[in-house]
Amino acid sequence: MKTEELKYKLSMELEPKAPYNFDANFHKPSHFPSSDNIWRKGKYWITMVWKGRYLGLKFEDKKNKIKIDVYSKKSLPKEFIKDLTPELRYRFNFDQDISNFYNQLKNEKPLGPIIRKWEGMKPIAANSLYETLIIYIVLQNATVRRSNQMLENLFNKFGKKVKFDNKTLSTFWEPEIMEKSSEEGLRELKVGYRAKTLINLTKQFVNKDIDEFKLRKLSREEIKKDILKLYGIGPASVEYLLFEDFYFLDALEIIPPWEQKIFSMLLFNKKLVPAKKILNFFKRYKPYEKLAVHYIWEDLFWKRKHEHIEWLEKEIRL
DNA sequence: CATCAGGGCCCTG
DNA sequence: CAGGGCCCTGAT
Repeated sequence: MKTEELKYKLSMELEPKAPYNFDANFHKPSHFPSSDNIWRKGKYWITMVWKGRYLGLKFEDKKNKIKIDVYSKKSLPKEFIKDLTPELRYRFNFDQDISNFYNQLKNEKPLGPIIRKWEGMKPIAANSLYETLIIYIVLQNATVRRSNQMLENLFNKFGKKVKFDNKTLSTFWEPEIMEKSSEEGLRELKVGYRAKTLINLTKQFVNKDIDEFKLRKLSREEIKKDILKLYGIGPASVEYLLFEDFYFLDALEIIPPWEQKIFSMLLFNKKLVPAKKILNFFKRYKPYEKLAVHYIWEDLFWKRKHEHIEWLEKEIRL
């Protein structure tokens, strides 16, 4: 595949609402790595497909501000940037105020120290709704290695490779591109029965059955209802989506089996406790149940970077 | 070699 | 509302 050089660069500085934890927001160690982004301490590169253009973004931590370089193939019109800026603020959650969470729970027993350690950590969407749903579909009923392989196969078939700031990264694609593909064509990419799901879901986006920007203005229950209409998206995916893409911090309703095992060990030091018991544990953090889960979860995976946690390694099936 | 489950969801009865 | 089937892969 031909690599596209993104030669034009435009820089800006934006100020996220403090406290904003750059590294804990741009990098989520529990997520599996993918070739559309790279994180290094204080720096982050990711590709973005926005209004028909393939962009490279570089973010740099400048204390209270974040420097953003937008790379593109051709120079970008003013209007384009004017439009892109609020989208970046949304995707990287620059404006959500979570100070009440900190104030309410900074001295709570198991959670306090973790909150103080990761102050300013928030959910981050990073991708468009369509892209996020693609990721969720490859996650379903698969181990991490296979999810990763499926996503890379999709990148290679439908996305591009772009080079900017000496990094070559994959991009996602617009739904119109995948729509032209057939179910059989997708099966060659080893996505298995998800081929049908990907096609159906993509068609729903091409037909504009769903509008991510309208959804952002709706209530949790309204979003849930609309998203569940999408083919291949069920309760487990919605549960993740409400937090990761729409930033609802409360209403924890589902603990997937994999998380159940890990929280059983982490919170109760037992092999497997009922999901109900774990859900009950998190009720004490109302109305920040999901954010509390996020802090405990990511803290564990940050630890894993430099510490071998035997029981955890067994649960992370590659 | 066979069998099974893995960060679910759809469809059927 | 419960349960079978689904692609593919690696573990057992």
